[in-house]
Amino acid sequence: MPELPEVEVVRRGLERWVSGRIVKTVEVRHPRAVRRHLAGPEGFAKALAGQRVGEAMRRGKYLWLPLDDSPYSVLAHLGMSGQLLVQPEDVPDEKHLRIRIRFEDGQGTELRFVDQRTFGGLSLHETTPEGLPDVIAHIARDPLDPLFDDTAFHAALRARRTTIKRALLDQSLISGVGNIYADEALWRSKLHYERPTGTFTRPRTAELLGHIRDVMNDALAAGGTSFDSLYVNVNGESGYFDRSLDAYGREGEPCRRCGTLMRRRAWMNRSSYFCPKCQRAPRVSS
DNA sequence: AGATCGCCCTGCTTGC
DNA sequence: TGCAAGCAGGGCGATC
Repeated sequence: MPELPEVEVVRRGLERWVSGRIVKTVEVRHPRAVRRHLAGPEGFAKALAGQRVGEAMRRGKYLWLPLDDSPYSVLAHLGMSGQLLVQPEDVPDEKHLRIRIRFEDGQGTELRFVDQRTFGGLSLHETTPEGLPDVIAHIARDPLDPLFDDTAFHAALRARRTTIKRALLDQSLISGVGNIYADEALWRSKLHYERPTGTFTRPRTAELLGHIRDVMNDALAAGGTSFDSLYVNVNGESGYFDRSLDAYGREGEPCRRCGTLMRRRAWMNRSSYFCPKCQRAPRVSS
């Protein structure tokens, strides 16, 4: 599934290959792919036709394209399996092609939204004065955003009565951290996923944020640089899926730090992977 | 209002 | 061999 670094690569691809172009026609092949667009598939297609695409933006795992001379933006979320592809028009349709956007210029390429599991989608929303689609106004800045406020995050963490992994996945506190990178950052920080947020000191929060940024920047460095091809491809050539993980998916394998066998626990309809020695469970149960 | 949890979806893997 | 259950999980909305 695309994590924040992959989404950032997609943003760069959209910026390079889609921004500035004028939409000719939109073909919605699966209504669920535009389910967040209240006016429906036909309304989506009609509203987008003729519009010029502006600068590609991202917050967390959300992408959006403001439309020039329009109060609206195209919002995109890749969900679990979504891809945005810039394809030559004569390339055969992908099996899970959900939306096709053609352009008026003679570049010979079109934008395709392909999504096997249809957790993702596109939609049109009003752009707020802050410059983001209104429906994601509640999404916090992500840790790679220069305006992310570390001090405010620490204060918010302390104020919550919850545990750290829940907080990391709470998009109103910090965005763009998914299940995989949460486990990776917690492993690097030697923190158990159920540690209460109220126990976090300023240095501990700072160290955790540093590890989150390291995990993301490592992935960006591994896959973000090679991307300068025609294709805006989440699952393709970027090499992200070769990323080396220290915690996620490593149940029964030795901890890369101490050799203790890694464990997996069912957690919130998901899994948490951790080293039982490096990441001690909190002593006090609330 | 903060916290929790069920649900959406499909393809691959596992188990009987 | 075949079918069913399990699993993956971001984000939203209902509920307390």
